[in-house]
Amino acid sequence: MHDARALLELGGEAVRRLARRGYALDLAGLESLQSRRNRNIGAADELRAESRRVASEVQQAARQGGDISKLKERAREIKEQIREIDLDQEQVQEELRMLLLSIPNLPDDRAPDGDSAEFAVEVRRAGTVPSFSFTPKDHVDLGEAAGILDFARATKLSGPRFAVSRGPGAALERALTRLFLDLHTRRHGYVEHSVPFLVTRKTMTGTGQLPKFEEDLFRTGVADRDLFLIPTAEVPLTNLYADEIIPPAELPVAITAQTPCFRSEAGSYGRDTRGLIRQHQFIKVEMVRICDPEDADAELEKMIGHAEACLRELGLPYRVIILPAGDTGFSARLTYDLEVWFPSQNAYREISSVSNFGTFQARRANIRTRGADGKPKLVATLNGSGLPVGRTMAALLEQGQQQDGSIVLPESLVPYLGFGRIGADGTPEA
RNA sequence: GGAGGGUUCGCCUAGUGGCCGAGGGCGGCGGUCUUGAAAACCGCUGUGGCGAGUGAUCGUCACCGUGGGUUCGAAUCCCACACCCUCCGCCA
Repeated sequence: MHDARALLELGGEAVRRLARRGYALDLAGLESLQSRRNRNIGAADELRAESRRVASEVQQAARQGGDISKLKERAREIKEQIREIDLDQEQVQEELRMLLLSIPNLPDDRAPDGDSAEFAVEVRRAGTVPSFSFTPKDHVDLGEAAGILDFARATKLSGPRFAVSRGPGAALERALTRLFLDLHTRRHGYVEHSVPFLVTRKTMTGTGQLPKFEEDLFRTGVADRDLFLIPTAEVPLTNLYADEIIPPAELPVAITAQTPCFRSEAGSYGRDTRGLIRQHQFIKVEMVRICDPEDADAELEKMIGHAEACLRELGLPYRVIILPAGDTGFSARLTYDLEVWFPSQNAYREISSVSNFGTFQARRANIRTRGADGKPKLVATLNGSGLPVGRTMAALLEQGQQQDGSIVLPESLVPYLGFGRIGADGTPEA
């Protein structure tokens, strides 16, 4: 969410910057709401002060046995006036809030113009793209042939866009989860959390999923409760600090969690329908950092490094890009994507998104710290995938495939798996 | 799901219509005393919004779980809701 005043101060500049992401800001509408709100505050404050004065005059007059009917009359008038202002204020606040909640974050100047992948700016490439002496299969064919992935039965259970993994496949998911968590907690200094997968509407609003993107979420409405399945651990992790003031000494906060993620993927049917790439449910390790806004850029760089470390550890070739302004998520100022190489597609595909949200989420969720003057001020929030398990597994299977259908896995996973290779028939092999 | 009890300024607690933004204890901070520490004693000590000032700070408004109501006036009375606790039922 934006601060109305800050947005108005930017004026035409805000309009221009939001236009970069295809949002048309109604500056005049915002301005009139804001000034109506400020007028109301001033008027109501004065009336309340007078109301208190009158009340104490009544008391005094009553004690001295004077006539209090005139004072009571005046008090009643004041009350009526306050009621009117409050009523109007309620309306203004709600309109203003809904407007502000629906305005996306201002894009960072470093995000290029444009609204699709072709406008992305490549920052760097790392790792060696493998060459195969045969035509590489995709992870679905590999996994199904080896019996470690079962999409047909998953569909039987839950419909399309779900997966079952089996034997070494399931073990691989578990191993990846542990490897990522170990990297982040032992090497990168994050504190692991275990968090709820169902959260309230307020929590979803704090990180920006609501009110605009309700159709992207799965929702439960049982037993008089209205809860949403989290689409990412970003939601519970960031909102841990909602309505709190974090002591400056505790910054930066660096937290991580492994959770299932649930996404309706409404409107995306027909895209990436095959395999583990786009699922209604997948496991992901998420990193969240909360810091002083001054440090956000440096913190973002750190977190990109932490996501890259996951890929490096697995020997997966990847590239880093900056998303164009029009492609950046609603709440983010600046997003770097990590894209991993998929041999079957002969292309880099998104595997991690690392974003700086500035104070946008902090204002929604009311997360603050204290400035040098001791006064409360908003923090900056950042988050990044590190990494989604399904997509990583897909990349690993394709990357490690041999001509005979067996799959060689990276050394770093052997301690977790107890094997380093999956035979063509799905048998784990040392 | 049923029956009770509770929610006050970091913690514990007092407070049933105005003298209560709110008393006491603990904790914290400062001081006296002491070679030092402890004890004792004295003083200070809730939070947030907005506004002013380079600043220590000052002004102002709000806040006794939340939202409504009654009243000239509500921590206090009424209604609804949320959360916590205890017991019963059910349950991984």
